[in-house]
Amino acid sequence: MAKLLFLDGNSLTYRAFFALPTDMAISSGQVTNAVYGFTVMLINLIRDHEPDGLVVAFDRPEPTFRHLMLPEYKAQRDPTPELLLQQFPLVRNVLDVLKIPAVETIGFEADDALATLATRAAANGDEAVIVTGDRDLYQMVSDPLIRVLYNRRGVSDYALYDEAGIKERTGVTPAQYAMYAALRGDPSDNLPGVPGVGEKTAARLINDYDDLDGIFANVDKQTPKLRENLKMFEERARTNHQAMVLRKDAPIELDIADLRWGELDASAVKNLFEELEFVSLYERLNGILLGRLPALESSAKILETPALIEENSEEKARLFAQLLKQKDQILPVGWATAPSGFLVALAIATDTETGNVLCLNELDLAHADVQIQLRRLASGADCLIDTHNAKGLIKALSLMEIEMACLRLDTAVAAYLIDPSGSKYLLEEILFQYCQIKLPDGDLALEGQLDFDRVAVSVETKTANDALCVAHLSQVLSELLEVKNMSYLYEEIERPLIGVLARMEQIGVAIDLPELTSLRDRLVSEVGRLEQEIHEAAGRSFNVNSTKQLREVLFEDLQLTPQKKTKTGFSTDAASLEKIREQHPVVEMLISYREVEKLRSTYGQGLLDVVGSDGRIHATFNQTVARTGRLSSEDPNLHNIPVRTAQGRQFRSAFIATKGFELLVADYNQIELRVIAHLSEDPGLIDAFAKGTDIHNATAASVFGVSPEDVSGEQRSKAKMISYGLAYGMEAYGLAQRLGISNGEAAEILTAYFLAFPKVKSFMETVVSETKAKGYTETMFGRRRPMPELNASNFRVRQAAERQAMNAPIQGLAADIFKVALVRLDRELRQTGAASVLVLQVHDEVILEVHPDEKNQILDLTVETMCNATDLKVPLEVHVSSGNSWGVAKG
DNA sequence: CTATTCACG
DNA sequence: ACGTACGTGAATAGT
Repeated sequence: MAKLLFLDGNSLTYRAFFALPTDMAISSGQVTNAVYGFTVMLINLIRDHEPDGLVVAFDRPEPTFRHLMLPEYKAQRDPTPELLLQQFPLVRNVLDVLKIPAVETIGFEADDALATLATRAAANGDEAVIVTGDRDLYQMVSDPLIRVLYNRRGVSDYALYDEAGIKERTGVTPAQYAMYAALRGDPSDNLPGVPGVGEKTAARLINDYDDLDGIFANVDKQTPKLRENLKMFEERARTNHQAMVLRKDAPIELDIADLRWGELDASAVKNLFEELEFVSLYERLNGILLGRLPALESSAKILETPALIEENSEEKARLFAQLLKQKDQILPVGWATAPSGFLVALAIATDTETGNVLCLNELDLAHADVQIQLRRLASGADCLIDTHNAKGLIKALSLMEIEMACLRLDTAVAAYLIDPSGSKYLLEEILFQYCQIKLPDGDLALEGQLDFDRVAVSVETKTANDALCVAHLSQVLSELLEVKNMSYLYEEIERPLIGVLARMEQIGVAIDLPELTSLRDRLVSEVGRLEQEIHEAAGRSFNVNSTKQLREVLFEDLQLTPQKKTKTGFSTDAASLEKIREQHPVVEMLISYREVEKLRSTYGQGLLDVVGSDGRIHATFNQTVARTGRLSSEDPNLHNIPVRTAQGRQFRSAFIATKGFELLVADYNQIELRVIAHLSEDPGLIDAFAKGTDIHNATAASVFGVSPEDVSGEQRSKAKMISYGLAYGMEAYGLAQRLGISNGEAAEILTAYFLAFPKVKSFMETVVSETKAKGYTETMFGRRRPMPELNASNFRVRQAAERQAMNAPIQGLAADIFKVALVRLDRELRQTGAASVLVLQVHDEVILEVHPDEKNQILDLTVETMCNATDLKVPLEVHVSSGNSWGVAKG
């Protein structure tokens, strides 16, 4: 007995086409998304089901017996897209080289071919699995040897149905399925059924009366409307039924024995996959074939091996000087630092063709002559440099008291701006992406900072390699920035920002260690106390931090009411706990425990662990992570220091100013809402901001139809939630959840909001449609975010993309404005020789260490710079406060 | 390495 | 019928 797969080639290729973006194409321009998706499915099916053989059935263009029976059959359907049609021959090519038989029969559909073949296989005692996205095949499962693997959507979402599965899914048995479809009709085949009969009614009728004769003999027992419809459409239902039943006698010559997989022509497989540029698929296929295919030669070029100029330090300094003398050159630079941040190598590619690189190692860099040239280079007076992740180099030079003013292109930042959806912008990866060049040695770690234990090559070789990579990328990336009109964004905002962030990281923020330690200690004991209480209340001891164990306690031991589900079971998150807090005293304790434990671990212990030997925290501010253009902070994340609860807010008291200084905190007031007002040009919103009134109060007045002075606290906070929710594309359901009201009430509130601010709604709609047309969102400053998933066929994916498309221009413009302010503020501070410095930024808030002597002047400068960062249709407003710590900073 | 939870704007 | 607010980073448990 063999296991055989029977694939519905048309339906699977169709699914693949709509699951994947049509911008997937090979160099000839041929779109390959459907071939690719089908091949993925094929390979995964072979891997997961290990069949002894398989066959793929296709439709023929000629009309079938069904078209003759039913004039409207498949008539009104959208025509198959040209882009999909042209891919079918390629699908056949894939099957050919894999020696997988394909069948098609004039006058019959793929379904009938599958039914015929699966029936023969079952008669032969073989196990048959029919793989399809077409439910008509459900009727084949009446044979215990035949099952259907139904493709629900995409290329990887399947459900395997046996007879019981079909019954559960549809309410009728496979043998009854044709009747069921006949009554209900099939919109995808443009086959009308009986009006008023949907899935539920069809199943009920069949279960009550067994067959069509039974149903039509008993029409009088139905409700009047249904009775009339059944009478009127009896003929249609009976014809439908005849057509829906699959034919098991299609004239197919293929014998079941022929399905066994034959020997592969390894080089034919390789050639086709190479031609289709399915490199990773080829590797996966080879994986399941246990490596029987020859290695795939990559079409990519290989980066030349760097030719290091071997000279003594003095001679290198001379060559360095010569390089600089050729004024206005762009020098591609690689660099490496020790974990301490000190520069240990600096490489300049002098000739990309030959791979010549002048590489200065640690010893060279210490030489006085080299130092002189290094300072000249950094000054930017002679030449400019391109490099990858310049922030590290800026910091390294700063440790040598050298200010770097020579940066032209940062290849990481440029790649991020061109497409911020990428993951890490590793030099190696973008070199391949933009230049189709691979590194000779695949396992070179190409980070700026070296892990000396892991790098197989010398620091010099690696650094020289980096310089060559940058040399190749420079022109491509510069041109891309240019053609995408992103030069201003790069040159005026992002590039100067690199240095600002470098300085903020290097300066760090001072921590009150005794304060933070005692805070942590208090939290540790509180957590211990709560944990014990919880164990007592629960009647047993368990790991409260384990959601798995907590689930058992809450929903099994204590039988509390589960609220929502996660992938692994019932959720125990804060919203769910909140809903069951009345049910058992332990729930309240858990809510407290969660809060305190979060503070203890992430903030108490977490922050203590990263305080440097200088008593300061030096976070890393990422400029190439957030897809919207925001910055992010890590090691530690200083963007999420608690503020919303009193207990959490205590941590802010541990962030202090250097002795003799004060902290100045300045934040934009409702910048995102102001951005919405500007972009939508909604008169109501603009007017509210222009008057300088409390915007949430004004919104509440408009939405709830009361006068501003009568707005209750509750109404104001609801208005606030609506305003922000809307910036994220929130729907009634989400609003209802957050406000604890019914869906209906939430819908009414949303309607009222959009009635009060109609242009906000039209703005959101315009953004989505324009983004769909352009393929990306764009801010005033030219920041882009590609949005390919707006055209996804998967409803959920597409909806998520629509929300992102609404949010990206808002969050993105707010980020642009904030960055402009940061850059200008830093520039002013440095140019005026102020003693005050920037130490932190949190999305719309900057924190400076100010010297008391300059406090008033810096305060004015900060407010002015932030308010004037750009000109919107509404004023920008900034709130400032100061104090000894972040916590007590007061206006 | 993934899932869950939760802190911030 | 489905799932439901965008964008981050960190701690913890468990496979």
